Amino acid sequence: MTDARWRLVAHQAAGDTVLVDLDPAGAEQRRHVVADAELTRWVRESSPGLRWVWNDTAAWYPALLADGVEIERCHDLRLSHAILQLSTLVTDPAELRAATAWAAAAPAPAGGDALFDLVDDRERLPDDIDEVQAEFDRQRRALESATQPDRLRLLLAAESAGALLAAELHAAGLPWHRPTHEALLEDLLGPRPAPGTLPREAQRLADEVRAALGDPHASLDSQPKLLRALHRAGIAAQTTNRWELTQYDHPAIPPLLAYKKLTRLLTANGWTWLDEWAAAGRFRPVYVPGGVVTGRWASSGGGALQLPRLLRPAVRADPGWVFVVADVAQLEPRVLAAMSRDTALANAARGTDLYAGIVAGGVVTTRQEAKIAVLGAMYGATTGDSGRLVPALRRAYPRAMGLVDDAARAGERGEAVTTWLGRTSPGPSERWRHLQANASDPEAPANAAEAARRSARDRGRFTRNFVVQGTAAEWALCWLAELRTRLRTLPPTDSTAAASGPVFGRRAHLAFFLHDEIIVHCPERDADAVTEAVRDSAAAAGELLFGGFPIDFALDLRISNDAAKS
DNA sequence: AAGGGACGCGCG
DNA sequence: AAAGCGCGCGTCCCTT
Repeated sequence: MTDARWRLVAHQAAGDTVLVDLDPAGAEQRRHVVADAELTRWVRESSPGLRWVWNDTAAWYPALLADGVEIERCHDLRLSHAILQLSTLVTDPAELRAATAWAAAAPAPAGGDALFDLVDDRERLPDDIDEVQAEFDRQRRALESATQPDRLRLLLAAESAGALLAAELHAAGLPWHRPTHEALLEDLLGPRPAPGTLPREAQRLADEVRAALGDPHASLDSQPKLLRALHRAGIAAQTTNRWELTQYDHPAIPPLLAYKKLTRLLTANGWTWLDEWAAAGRFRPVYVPGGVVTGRWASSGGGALQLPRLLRPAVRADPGWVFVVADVAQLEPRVLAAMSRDTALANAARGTDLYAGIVAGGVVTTRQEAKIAVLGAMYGATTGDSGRLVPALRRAYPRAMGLVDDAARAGERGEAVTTWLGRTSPGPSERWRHLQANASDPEAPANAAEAARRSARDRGRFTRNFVVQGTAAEWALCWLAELRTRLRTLPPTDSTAAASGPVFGRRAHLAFFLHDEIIVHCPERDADAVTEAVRDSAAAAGELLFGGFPIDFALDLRISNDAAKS
């Protein structure tokens, strides 16, 4: 064993892996060259607290999980590079920005069996020990000179923990009850149709629409053709979106809306999806940590971020296991209250319903108004009900509103904005700068000034939302990282969830994450301990980010055999 | 034939 | 029941 703080790991030619141990001061202690196949044993035998440093978690970790070992902590150089080279908290980012090999776009995440097919296709990050060590040194120097090093260190640790968790979520999967999903499809659509044909109920509705339009050949699936068919029937719609169609009183409209709903279910989450994504009793979406500019996770394949509420009943715990399902009520306005130190908004957020708190403060009269106003404030609404209500919020919560208004103005000027922990927005595009420059050019066309103003306002709404959405994502990452650590302390059980694999089949594990919601799959006997861990982790995340500032992060928590929403 | 853009709709 | 952020995906349609 060793007292190393960090262990850098990289590939070397001829099937060997190089490990370099660094002491807490960053000095090299020792170096090992081991066969690739031996890495699992080195992971298993490493001391607690060691932080593994590698180029890309998505490239290393799935194979280790498949081998039955977990990593406790890591430092993901790719994700950290992306944060540091943009962050306004880094005083001198020049050498990081010059290391362009580390600026590779997010690789296609490798999931289990697809790992080896994908590796060849990906843009390869440096994976040579000297390059890995050089980049780690650059990142350490950037942190040491940063204006808020503690915040950035927390962000990088949370981002890296998220990268571990993303691989673990894929490996564990979300328990999926195929019979429930199939029964739901058959209820709504009829029996699974032969390939190339519509399910019974979709066909019935299509016939009904065509009869009502008096147009036996009307196309319902092509937007331009459908629009023309509607016009021929005297329906003067400009688009075919759901909201606009409901405005028209015509017998073709109700069956058309029902048809659209059913074909959506069929194409997005029908039998084909079930075969492809939830075949073996688990839904295994591919999570992409840091995939959204704000720091939210993205997903690739399976539509992880779009799991329709309708299908929630198919999320079913294994026998002897249950779910602990938790989501944060109004995460973004709570985060805004804390980062702006707005005690009035924090008071409204005390307890479980921030919107009720705003009503109780006499700012608006109904909960619905409060919700519309808050969303409008964070998204930059200027018209409609939402736009009308925002000024009341501006009077009641000047600090919170001042923060988002400042962010919007900075964005309109083309400046960058930064989240609480130091993630900075990307700069404006070349096209955007060109539009702004054009506006003051006397030779420019007459509409140039208007185009420039519009794009400036568009960017202002982006930066306004960036600081809030991005800081909320940071809170969520800290919540996840804290919870992941706590769950690891629960002892294994005899009750197995075999489809969750060698690592997670015998222990409580995270099974799903979506921005502000988590699902933990755990043995029944652990449900109370997990619930407590979820609560404690949320409190810890609030403390980590906002110290002593009095802000509640209210959780909606339930223990259930399925994940249906109330 | 492949690929990009627009649209619509699911999620937060 | 809306117009305002961030996504992914399936379909259609047009370009290369």
